[in-house]
Parts: sequence; structure tokens; C-alpha cells
Amino acid sequence: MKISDLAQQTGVSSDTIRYYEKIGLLPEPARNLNNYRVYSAEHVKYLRFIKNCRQLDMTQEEIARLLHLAISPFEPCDEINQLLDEHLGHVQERIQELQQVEVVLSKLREQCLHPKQVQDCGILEGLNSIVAWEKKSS
Amino acid sequence: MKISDLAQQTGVSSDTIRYYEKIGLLPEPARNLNNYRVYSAEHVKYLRFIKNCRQLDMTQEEIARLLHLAISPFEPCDEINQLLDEHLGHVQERIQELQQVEVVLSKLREQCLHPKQVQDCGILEGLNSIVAWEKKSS
DNA sequence: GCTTGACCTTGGAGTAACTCCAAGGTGTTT
DNA sequence: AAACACCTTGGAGTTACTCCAAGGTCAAGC
Repeated sequence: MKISDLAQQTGVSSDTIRYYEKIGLLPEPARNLNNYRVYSAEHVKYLRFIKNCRQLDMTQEEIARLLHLAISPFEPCDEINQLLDEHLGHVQERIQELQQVEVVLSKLREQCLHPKQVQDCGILEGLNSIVAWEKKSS
Repeated sequence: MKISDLAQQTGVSSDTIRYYEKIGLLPEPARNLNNYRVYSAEHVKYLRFIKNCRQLDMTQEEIARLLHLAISPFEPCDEINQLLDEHLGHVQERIQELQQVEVVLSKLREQCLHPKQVQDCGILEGLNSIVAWEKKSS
């Protein structure tokens, strides 16, 4: 199976596949006589796993940790649970941040319901004077 | 007013101030005899504006557009409203995406409520078999 | 007068997670 | 033989910074 086949089967571009290999997320495949990469069914599984994690917005580092854990079948899985919990926490934090942004933006938008000249636009006014609210973490 | 004063008054680091100048977001300040940057009250206003926009998660490009519009007081302000609407749209989209991620992560987490061995951990199982849901846009 | 420490300057490298491109090799078809 | 689609590597570009090194300046203290 060549790189374009793997790309097609997983919906991950060839460029990205080579990139994952380079950073060590995806195991190096065998090569054929022309130096083309040759992938196995294992690689499909690996890459699907990675893709799923990315869709869950995990970082490469989190994925690397998960992959590392996945190959130690007899270890306790606390670390996996912990990683998931932390990641879930980050996602929830980010949602809250964005919801705050949404509120401020909506209020700001109401400052200018009818088109005017720029000098009278309440939005620019508003942008000059937002009272910085607290962001929990960045 | 030197760069560290501006930094202190706005809560934006000196590094970031120089960076904003470099990419053209912040107007170039005057220089004193030692070639130190000398800022005016205008710069404080500018930088506060930029900081407010960044807190609203706007990109540098959006901010640049706003700043450009802000100096044309007699133009109609439709474009400002449109920019805000689009940006609000992006924020709402991202919130929805993250909420979907949150649901999937929570379900995944339930696959392993009691610590086990890695080989029996339902989370890894789950990560292998997430049915890719539709993302509206990336 | 000299050292110390706190600033300032510039330029460049590093971060995450890719994406795109150029230059060159290979393989199949017409 | 030419056209076209694929493969290889290496390197640059993206966003929004952050950090660092090497060198210049300035005020205070001994």
C-alpha cells in the first residue's frame, strides 16, 4: 500500500502522513525498491487512531503519550484516564472562554444596529473601552 | 514614554509591542537620541484597542481591517458590522465544534470508570473506533 | 572612576500543526 | 518518445507570539 492509498483510506493527506512520520507519531514504514513508502494494515489503524484524537482536538504531545501507553498492555490505565480528564478540562475551559467572548461580541454588535458613518459606529467605541474581564487561563 | 511604560500601562509585553510594530499593527513611534522608542497617548489607545480585539479572539488580519476602517470616519460602517458578524459566526461555530468534542470525550471517558490494565481500557478501544462525525468547517 | 544592574536596541530562532512548493526520480499509457 | 501521475527530499510559509544573544545606555553606589 502506497502513501496515496493510505491517505485515501484514512482521509489524511500524504503531506500530513509524512509529517507524522517525521515527528515520530507514525512508525516508519518499509520501503520498496524505488524507495517508496509501503504501508501495512497496522499503519491504517495507527493513523485512524491519530486522526480520531486530532478530531478530539488533542495535541500531538497528548497523542504521543496515548500511543506510548497503548503499547504497554499490562500497565494500569490510570494515566489514560487522567489524560482524558485533563483534556476534557481544557476543552471545557475553552468553551467557557469562547462563550464569554460570544457575549461580549453580541453586546458589541448591538451598539450599531443601523448602518451609520464610521465616526458614529458604536462598535469602534466599544472596542476602545471594553473592560477587560478575567480570562481563567491562556 | 518608553516601551516598558507602554507595556506596563497596557499589559502587553515589550516583545509583543515590538512585534505589533513589525507587522504594521502599531504605528512606528518616534525615537529619542539613543534610538529608544518614545510612545504617545495615542499609542496607548491603539494598543488597548488591539488588546481588546485579541481578547475577543480576533486575528491580526481582522484587527488590521478594523484599524484601517477606524481612520476613515466618514465612510459607512457596514464593513465593521459585517466583520463583527463574521467573527461572531466563527466564534459560535467553534463553540459548537468544541461542544461536540466535549460530548464525545465524555462518552469516551465513561468507557473506563474503574482503573484497569491498559489492554482492557475502554478508552483506547473507543479511540480506535470513533465514527467520524461531520465537522462543519475547519 | 568603575562596577553593577536595569533598561534599550536588533536580529534570529523556536513553538504547533500542518501546507505548499521545487527539483528530481519512477511508472504507465498512448 | 512524450505525457501524465505518482513518489522522494528538503525547505519555506503560516499565526501570534516568546525567548535569547550580543551589544549600547543610564543611574546609583563605592
